[in-house]
Amino acid sequence: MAPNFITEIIDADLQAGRHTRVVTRFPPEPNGYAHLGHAFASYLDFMTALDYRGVCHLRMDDTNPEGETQEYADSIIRDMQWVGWDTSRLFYASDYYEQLYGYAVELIRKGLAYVESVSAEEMARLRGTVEQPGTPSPYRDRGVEENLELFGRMRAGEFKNGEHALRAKIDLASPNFKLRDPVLYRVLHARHYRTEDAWCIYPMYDFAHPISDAIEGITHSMCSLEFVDNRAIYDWLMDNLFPAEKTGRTPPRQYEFGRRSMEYTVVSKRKLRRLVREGVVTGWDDPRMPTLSAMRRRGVTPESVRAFASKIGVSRTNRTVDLALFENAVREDLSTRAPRVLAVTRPLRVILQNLGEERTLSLPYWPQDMIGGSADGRVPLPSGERVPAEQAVREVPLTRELVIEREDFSAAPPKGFKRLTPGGTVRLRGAGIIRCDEVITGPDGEPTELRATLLGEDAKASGVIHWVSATRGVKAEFRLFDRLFTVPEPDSEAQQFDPEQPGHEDETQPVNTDFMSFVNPQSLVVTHGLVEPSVTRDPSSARYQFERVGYFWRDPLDSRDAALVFNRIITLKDTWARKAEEAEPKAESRPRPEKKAEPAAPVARPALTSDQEPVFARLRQHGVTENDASLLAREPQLAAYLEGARDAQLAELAPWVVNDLATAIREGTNRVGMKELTALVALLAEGSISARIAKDVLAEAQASGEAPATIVERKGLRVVSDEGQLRAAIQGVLDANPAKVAEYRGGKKGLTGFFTGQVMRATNGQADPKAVARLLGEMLG
RNA sequence: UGGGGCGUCGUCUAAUGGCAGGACGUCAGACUUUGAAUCUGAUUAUCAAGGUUCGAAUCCUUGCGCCCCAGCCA
Repeated sequence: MAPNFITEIIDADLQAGRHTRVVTRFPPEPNGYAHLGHAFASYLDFMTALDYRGVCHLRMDDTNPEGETQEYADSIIRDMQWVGWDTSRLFYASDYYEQLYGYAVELIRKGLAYVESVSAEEMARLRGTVEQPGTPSPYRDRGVEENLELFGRMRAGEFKNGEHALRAKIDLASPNFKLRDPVLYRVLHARHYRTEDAWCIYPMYDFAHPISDAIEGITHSMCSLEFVDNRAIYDWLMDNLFPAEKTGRTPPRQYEFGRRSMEYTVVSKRKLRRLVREGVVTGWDDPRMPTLSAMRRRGVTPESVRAFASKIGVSRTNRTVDLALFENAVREDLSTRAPRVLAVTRPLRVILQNLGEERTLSLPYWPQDMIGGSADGRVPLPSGERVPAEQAVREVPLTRELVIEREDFSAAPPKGFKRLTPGGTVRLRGAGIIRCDEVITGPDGEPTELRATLLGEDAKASGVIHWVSATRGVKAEFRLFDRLFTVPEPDSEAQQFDPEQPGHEDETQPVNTDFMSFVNPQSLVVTHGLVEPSVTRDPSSARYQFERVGYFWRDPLDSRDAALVFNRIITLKDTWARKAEEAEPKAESRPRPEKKAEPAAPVARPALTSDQEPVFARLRQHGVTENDASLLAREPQLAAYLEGARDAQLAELAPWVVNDLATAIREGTNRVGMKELTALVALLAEGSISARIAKDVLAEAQASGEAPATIVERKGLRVVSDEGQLRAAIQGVLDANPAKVAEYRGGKKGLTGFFTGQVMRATNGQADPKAVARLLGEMLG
C-alpha cells in the first residue's frame, strides 16, 4: 500500500499511542454481487491491515432483511477469498442484534433516544428544510419509562410496520440533516435470512455500523465519501456509549475515501440488476460485467485485480479511472503467465500445394526475449509448472491444408499492410514462408480458399501471421468480449435520467439518453475456428496467449472437452488496428474539449452592509489594502482584534491579522495578543529580523503561547546579512550538492529555489533572503 | 437556497512554503519469426483572479466548477 492520507493518520495514532495495533473491517451488504468498487474498498481495508501487521474483519452489514440473502453473502465471501483476502475473521452485524438492542435501551435510559409515533411522511415534514430547522414532534419528550415500554412492545411485535420508530435525540436544528434526530430502529415484519423470525425491529445503518465497529474493537473504519455527514452520528454514539474512560481503549474513528469507478461501465447495483433483468447480459457472472464473479469467469487473475487496486491509489476525491489502467494491469500479469499458442478465430482455408507429408514441428511456448527476461531461466508450461526454457515446447502438426485468420489476407491491401496478399509472401509463425499463388472466391466475391507454396528460408517476407492445421486443429468457439458501453461515462452521458429515482427526470431530454441506450451491441462477438491440438492435453485452468489475437482461457461453465469454448480475457494491444481505424473517415473521434480560455472577469468584492462601510472606510484611510479592509470589516471578530492599535500602525498590522492570525481568531484558539504582534512587527520594521523569521516565530507562538518577541530573544534569532557568513553558508550548500550545481549550470535555473531553501535551512531561517539571492546568482555564475 | 466534501498532465497519483515527480495512455525511434512484449526519447498539468513571501500546488481572500445530505436504504 503506497503511503496515503489514511496511513498518515495510522502512523500518527500509533506514534501517539492512541492505538497499539490496527484493526480494520470491510463491511459489504449482502444484497448483490461484489464488483470492482468492492475490490478497491476491500483492498484498502485488507491491505492496510496487512501492512501494519494488523487484522481486517469481513463483516456482512446485514441490517436490512429486504434484499439480503445467504446466496449473496456466500458469493461475496467467495469473491473476497478469490481476490486473496483472509476471510477467517468473518462477522455478521445480525449476530449483534441482541447487543444492539441493549445499547438502544441504554440510550433511552440516558434520555438520548425516544420512540417516535408519527408517520414517515410527517417525520420528513417535521425535519425542516435547508433553510428551516426541524420542529419537535409531540412525542419527543416522552418519559424514559414510556419509551422503554413502547420500545419493548415494538420488539414484541405489537405494532405494524411504520407505526413507531426509535430516534436519537440529538439536534433538530442542526444544519447537518443527519443529526436531526436520526432513526435508530424501525418496525419491519420481515424474515431475515439469518435471524429468521426472531426480530420484527431492525437497526439502521447509522446505529448498527458504529456499534459493530466498537464491539469488534475496530481502530480505523474506512468508508466512502458520501458518509462524511454520517460521521457526526458515529462520533455521537462513541461519545455516549463507548467513551475511552469506560472501555479503556480509544474508540474507533471513521475516515472517508473517494470512490473509484471505471470508464465504459456502471457499478451501481440497481443498474447492474437491470442489465441482468433485461437480458443484456446472461447473468451476474457474464464476463462483460464489472463484478468479481464475472472477472473470475472471464479469466482475469486475482493478482491483476489487486495490482489494479494498488495502481489507482486512494484519495479524498471521487474518480473515474481510465479503462487503460485496468487493461494494463491485466496484460502485465498475463504476459508473464500465459504461454503462447496458435489459434484462428475466423478461419480462411489455405492449401500448401507443395507440402506432401504431414510434418511435426516442435515450437517453444515462449518467445526468446521472454525467456531472457526470466530470472531463473525457467518459464511456465500451460499447467503452470516452471521448467527450463528448452523443455517448454509443444508439438504442432503442419499439414497441407491449414487455416489462417481471414483478416490476415487482403485482395486489396491498404498501405502498410504486412500480411498476405495475392502473389505476396508472408511467414507462417514457426513454419516457414509461403507465397499466395491463387485466390478462390465464393459467389459473394469473398475469398474462400487460397492456394499457396511453401518457400525456402531464403525467401523474404515482411510479416508474420498465425495459423492452425485444418485437419489436425481442434474446433473451438471463441467468445470475444469488448467494453459493455460505447461511451466512457454511461451514467453522466445519460443526462441524469434515472428511471429508478423518480422525481428527477428532466422532461426536456429525449428518452434515449438512458444509459441502457449506450450498451455496446458488439460487446460480445462469438466466432468458430480452430486451435492447435496441444491444448487438449492441458488442464482446463490454463491461460494462453493466442499469438497476435489475445489472452484466452476456457469458459469454466460452458467449455467441454468435446466442444471447447474460449473466453477472450483481453486483447493484445493493437497499434495497427488503431491506425486503420483512424484512416477511416469515420467522425468517431470526439473533438477534444476546448481549453476554456474565458477572459478572466474581474472578481467583485463582496458587498458591505451599512454597518460595515464605515469600518472599511476608516481602514482604507489608514492605508489598509482593499482586500484586507473588506475582510476586516465583514468579520467583527478580526476587526475587534485590532481595536486599540494606533491608526498609524493599522496598515502594518492588518496583513498579519488577515494572513497569519485569522484562522486562529475565528476558531478562538489565538494566543498572540495585539501587543505581542505589535512588538514583533516592530522588530521586523527595524530590520533585525526577516519576514521569514517573523512568520516562523508567529506559528511557534501560536502553538506554545510564548510571546513572539521572547522567542526571538531566547533563540537569538536575527537576520544574517553579513556577506562573509552568507558566502560560507552558500559554499557549504554548493559543496554538498555538486550534481545539482552541475544541473543548474547546465541550464536548470529552477534549482534556485532548491539552493535558497538549503541555505535557509542551514542558517536556521535567519539568512537575509535578498542577500542570499544576490550571492547565489554570483557564486553559481 | 443551509450544511458538508473535493478541484495537479488525456487518466490515476506524488510533492506537507524551496527541482511540479511517477505510473498508465499517446506520439516518434530502435529491436522483433506476435503490428505484441522489450528498450530509448518526446509530449502534456497545479480551476480562476487577487494577496502574503526572496520563493506558493501548498498560506490568506474572493470567485467558479463538480459531488454528497431533507429513506423507517446502506
